[in-house]
This record gives sequence, C-alpha cells and structure tokens, in this order.
Amino acid sequence: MAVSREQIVTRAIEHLNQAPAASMAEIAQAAGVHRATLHRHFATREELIVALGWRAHEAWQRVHDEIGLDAALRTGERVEETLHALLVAHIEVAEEHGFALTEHLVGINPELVRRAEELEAREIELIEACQRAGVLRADLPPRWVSNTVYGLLVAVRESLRRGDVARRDTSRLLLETFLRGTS
Amino acid sequence: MAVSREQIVTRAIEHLNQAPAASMAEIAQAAGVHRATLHRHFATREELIVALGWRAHEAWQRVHDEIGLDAALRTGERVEETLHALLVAHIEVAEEHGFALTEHLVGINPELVRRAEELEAREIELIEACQRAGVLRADLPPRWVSNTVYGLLVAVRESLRRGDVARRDTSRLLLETFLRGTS
DNA sequence: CGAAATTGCGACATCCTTGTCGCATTCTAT
DNA sequence: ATAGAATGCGACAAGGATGTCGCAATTTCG
Repeated sequence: MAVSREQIVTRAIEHLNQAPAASMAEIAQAAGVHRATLHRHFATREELIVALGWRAHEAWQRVHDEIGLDAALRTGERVEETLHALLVAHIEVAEEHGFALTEHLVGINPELVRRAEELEAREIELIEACQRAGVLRADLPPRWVSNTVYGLLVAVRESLRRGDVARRDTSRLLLETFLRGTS
Repeated sequence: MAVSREQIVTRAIEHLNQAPAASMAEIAQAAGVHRATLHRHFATREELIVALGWRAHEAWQRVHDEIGLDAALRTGERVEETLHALLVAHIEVAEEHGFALTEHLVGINPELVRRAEELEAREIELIEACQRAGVLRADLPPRWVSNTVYGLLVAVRESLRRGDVARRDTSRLLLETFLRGTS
C-alpha cells in the first residue's frame, strides 16, 4: 500500500531519533519510499524538518489539552495535579519527539519558534501558579524551573538509551527528583 | 606569532560551541590558520574532534584532581563537600566543553568512550558514598542521579544561552535544585 | 647569516548530499 | 475498463566538504 505523507513524517521522526544526521536518502529508505517521492512530498530537507517540528508541536499541544492546562490556568485550581500530569505526559512526548530536543534546524523557522514560545509560556504560567499556590518553591526563577524540566527530560532520555533505568520507573524518578531533589 | 596546536584545539572548541556543525574551513578561519595548516595538524576531521574530546576529558580529570575526589573515595570522608565542589566545578567545564555534551562524534572513539566511562564511574562511586553517608537519598539509582547531573548541566547551559539566569546564580540554582528539588 | 621547518595560498580530485527530470509502471477512482 | 494521479527508477547537475599537493614566503633556530 502507498505510504501516506503522515506516515512518512512518523517514520522520519523514528529514524531521526536514532540517526539525527541522517540524509534524505536514508530517511526515504527508512520511510519505505523512493528518494524522489520523498522530495515530491517535501521539496527541501528544511521543509521536511519543519513538518516534523509541527508534528511534535501538535503532540505538545495535545498534551496541554488532555491535562486541562487551560482550565487550571483560568481557575487556578488543581494546579498541582496538572503539573504532575504535565511532567508525566512530557516523558511520552519527549521519547517520541526527542529529536526536537536537540535538533537545531527546527529553530530556523520563525513560526515554529513562536509556537514553541507560546507553548512554553503556558507552562511557565503553570509554574508561576504553582509557586503562588505553595506547590513549588517561590525562590527559583520560573524559567529556570522550566529549563530544569527540559534538562530532566534529557536525563530520562539518556537513562533509557543507556539502559540505566526501566521505562516504568521514569515517571516516579522524574517526579521525585524534580520535586524533592536527590538529598 | 604562530598558532600552536594547543591553541588550535582551544579555538576550535570555542567555535564549535557556537556552531556545532562548522566545517573544517570555518574552524580553520576561527583558529586563525589556513585550512591546509589545520589539516597538517589533524589529518582528518575525526582526528580533530577526537583531540577536542581528549582536551575535554583532561579538564574533567583535572576537576576530579582539584576537588580531591580520590581522597574522598578512599577515606569516605568529606563526601558532601566533595559532591558540592564537583557540581560547581562541572558548571565551568560544561560551559567550556559543552559541545561534548551533545557531540556524538566523540562517541566514535573507543578509547575516549572508555575514558569517559572511567571518569563517570568515579562520580557514581561518589554518589554511592553520599547515599551511604545519608547525604543523598538511597532510593534513587546512582546512575539516574548521575544522569540527573548531566541533565541539569544541560539546563544550566540552556538557561545561560537564552539569558534566563545570571551566570553568578547558576551554582546556587544547580545545587538547590539538584539537592532539594523545586517544591 | 643560513638551513630547516612551518605556514599561506591556490589548485585539484573526490565524495556526498541535495534537488530536479523524464519515463515507465502501478495504483486508484469513476 | 480506462483516464488521471502517484510512485519507482535511474540519471543528471550543482554545490559543499574533505583531503592532498606543490610552491613560494616566512619563521625559527643553530
């Protein structure tokens, strides 16, 4: 059967997760499609990368939807549960779209950058709400806390890659470490 | 005056920190040396990258020396101070040799990988010693804790790059977050 | 001062990647 | 069944990066 455009994106993401510097030829092969066909869907490499970026951002947005981030920000209620749900959900997304954690090519597209900033801003709002509610300590800059989440996701990714921890332990380790630290 | 081999390595590191995908031509220019001369010092790109890797590992080893990691491991004393010193020192090294945090090319050289594992093993020993001494909680896998440090260094790097935190605050933020978490 | 080593410089070949095209084949939908 | 669209395939050109070389100029060192 034919390989849809969406499938190509999916498989490209999978492959780029393992070989971040893969060429268009490699990606095409991994997607089960001829190189020319890949170019018919995405005229240039950058176009493909940007498409992957959008896919990742859609998943990110879906996370925000599913955990009810908007409602929490509006009402100021259930911020703690929302924060926990956000962290756990991030693990899944980061595992699948982790390439975006490193891929600097995504940072080229202005719209994508703006979208990322919007999404990040919402999470920072949540962090601030948690600080006001006493769920998170207020003496740490919100943006630092946000970057901490990012860094710990990198740690999760690395731990899984090296086989240091079991997948089912990652939620607990991330939450515990993020919230209570290591001492 | 002539540019020594060591200077080339230093400047190459500086430049690759800002442009991780720089070509040999770019690196040569940044080092103030003709491209042919760069190739006379390092026949191939991989050879250069490996040299940068060794440089980074030397700095890493020096950190272990300066904080007296060996003595702490042997005697089991002052493990807490040693841990703190290690974290703070890592910030400096990570800032200078941060490219190695991402650079996958370093992972090609077997000797370099082995050296990194040795150095990492010593830090894990320290973590375990801290757990035995009650300085670190014992319910987290030592390797996870080690990866946490790595992840938080990524967070520091990112925070500085984006201007989210002041340089002089990084030590405090890293220590606080690592030890006591965010809640 | 003079020989040896090092560097700058430009040229060259090679390889890899990217992007495009024409054509034959296959699939799809009417 | 058949027309139109999508795909596979191979070839091509262009561009960039890598690595090498010879030669002239410069530096270094005895």
